[in-house]
Amino acid sequence: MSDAIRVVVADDERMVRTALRVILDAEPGIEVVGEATTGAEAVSVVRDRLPGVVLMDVRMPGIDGIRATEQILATLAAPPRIVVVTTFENDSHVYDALRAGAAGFLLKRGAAEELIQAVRLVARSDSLLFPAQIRELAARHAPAHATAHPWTARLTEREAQVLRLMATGRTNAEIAERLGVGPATVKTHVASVLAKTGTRDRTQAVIAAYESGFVRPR
Amino acid sequence: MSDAIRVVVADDERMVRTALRVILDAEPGIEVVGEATTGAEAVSVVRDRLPGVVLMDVRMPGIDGIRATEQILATLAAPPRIVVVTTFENDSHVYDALRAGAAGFLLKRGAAEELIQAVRLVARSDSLLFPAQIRELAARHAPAHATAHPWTARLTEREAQVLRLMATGRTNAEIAERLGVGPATVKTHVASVLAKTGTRDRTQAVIAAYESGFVRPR
DNA sequence: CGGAGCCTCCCCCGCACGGCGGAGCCGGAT
DNA sequence: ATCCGGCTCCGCCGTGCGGGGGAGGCTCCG
Repeated sequence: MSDAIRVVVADDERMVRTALRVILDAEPGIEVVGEATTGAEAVSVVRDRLPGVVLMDVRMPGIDGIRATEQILATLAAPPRIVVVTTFENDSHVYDALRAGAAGFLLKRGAAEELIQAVRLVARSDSLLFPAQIRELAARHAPAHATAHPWTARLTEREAQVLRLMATGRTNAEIAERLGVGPATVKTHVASVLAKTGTRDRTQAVIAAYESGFVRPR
Repeated sequence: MSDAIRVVVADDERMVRTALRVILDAEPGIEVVGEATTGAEAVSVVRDRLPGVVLMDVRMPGIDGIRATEQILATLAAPPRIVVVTTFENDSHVYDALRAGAAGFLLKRGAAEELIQAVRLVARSDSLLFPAQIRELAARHAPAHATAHPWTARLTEREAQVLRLMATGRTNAEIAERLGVGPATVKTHVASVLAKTGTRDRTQAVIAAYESGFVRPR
């Protein structure tokens, strides 16, 4: 497959880099095309390989991940989506990175599955990345305007309705009937939901809905 | 649709009968073909209408649900599946009914969705009915040999494996690869899972897995 | 006024999925 | 010795689904 998602991994720790590479390379449709160990190296590698996604450690010697993010976004015509990777739950640097234009962030201890979903998500859509991990972080860090759920900010109201109905096991036709619209419309919304959640079919979308807390078992 | 599931409702309370009828009649593929208000009437109505499923109240004037169940199962060549309906959580009569050959039981306060699933389940397979409600009951009534999950007793080991993999969003082909068997085999197992869980597609099966606690959000 | 975002709906296409029926193999129970 | 349940596969077939486009109408906002 030539249209695989091209990923560059930037982290000063070798173990982390290889871990990320192994996980992502094992995944069809994702290809790690470069590694970097410093912020400066990250910038040049990205310029060189022109990836779709960059996994960027916040803490690196020399130029750190935040400044590297800034430079990449500022100097490339079609910049990749940058996902910040961090070890700590509430690393204030993460917010700096997000402010600098990062598409989202991940905890290093997160499940491989989430990493993959995250990469797929940022690669496909231009919505912010909000994997399940963000909840624990958001809960203790920004209890102020904590919105209901990770995606709801990015899923439109209609899309959220559709996802909720998908999570009750309904077919597109049934959802259409329920919402009083045509089946084609539902298909469109479903496609948007899949893109924004980084999933490939309705089953995965429903799983993501459960895993993220968007819907809960009764 | 001529092959709808034919249901007979037996309960002495009119409200209950109509509630069940309304819920079930609204559901495509399910048809309420008779009602009874006593155990004796239940037996004759069932003999007359030959339903696939009987919803039987345990407490009815005259012959109660348990004896009606016994008689139906004893005297019909191809007896319907009998689901006992009760108001109380730990009604010891329920166990009598199960011993008499009932296919499962439901709490009257249960969700409409569960009723429907229950009817579909018993109609399609010959496995015992174990909707989500049973857990609360099983928990406090028979803490002894309380098995892990409602269905696991009825799903074979292989089927449970397949369901777990379905709940990770995998396709049949991926499950096959993972298990080291052919795709056709996985299809067979999936079909069994759908039948036993009373679901019509993999998405619904995964939802049921979450709702029953068979799998849990992390 | 003119975009941008959202909702609505259309086409075509390929495929995974699920229903149906059949089959062989094996081990344990009767 | 027979039967049954579980696991393994095979076809065929219809269709729901998802990907790829495009298109018109709406509101909101600069």
